[in-house]
Amino acid sequence: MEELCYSFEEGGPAAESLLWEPPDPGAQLENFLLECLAEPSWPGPGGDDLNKLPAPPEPVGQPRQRRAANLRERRRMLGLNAAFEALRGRVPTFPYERRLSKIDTLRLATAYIALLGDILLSGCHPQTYVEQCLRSGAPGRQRAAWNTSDLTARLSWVKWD
DNA sequence: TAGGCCATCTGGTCCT
DNA sequence: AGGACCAGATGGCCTA
Repeated sequence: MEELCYSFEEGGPAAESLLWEPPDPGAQLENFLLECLAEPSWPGPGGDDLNKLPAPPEPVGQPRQRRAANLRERRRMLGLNAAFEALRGRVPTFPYERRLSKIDTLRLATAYIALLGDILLSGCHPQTYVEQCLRSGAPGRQRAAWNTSDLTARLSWVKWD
């Protein structure tokens, strides 16, 4: 698990270096499809800057079906990444936080969904419920499924209204 | 420099 | 047959 707790005190990482600007998944997909129609240069695999992901040049002699399958696979993965971006935008994060990895996004989302379910069942105001749980634990439970340090650390930054 | 994360390629499997 | 999905392999980038 990636380091999830960041120090915002003096001496910690600069806030600008932690600030993550979410890309626009729709624009990425559109750019990708436009690039596929053009004949771009290919920087090679690796890296996570999706803006540098034009279609690769077609290797001489590579079967047409294999090229088409590669293209479909890249397009599919772009769709998958767009879904991850959307999910990242829905889970609670610190004001200045690195971009969540895919695995952290899934774990955090799982815990967050469990929390929201508990809040619905409780009928309480979300903030009241969370504060009570953080003080004395979830009512009637040993330990709520969502009560992980990853999520609870971020809950203090959630605006419930 | 090692480890984490990620994009891409590739071959296999399943479905329409 | 062709497309969607999946998992393994590979290599690049970044950070501690």
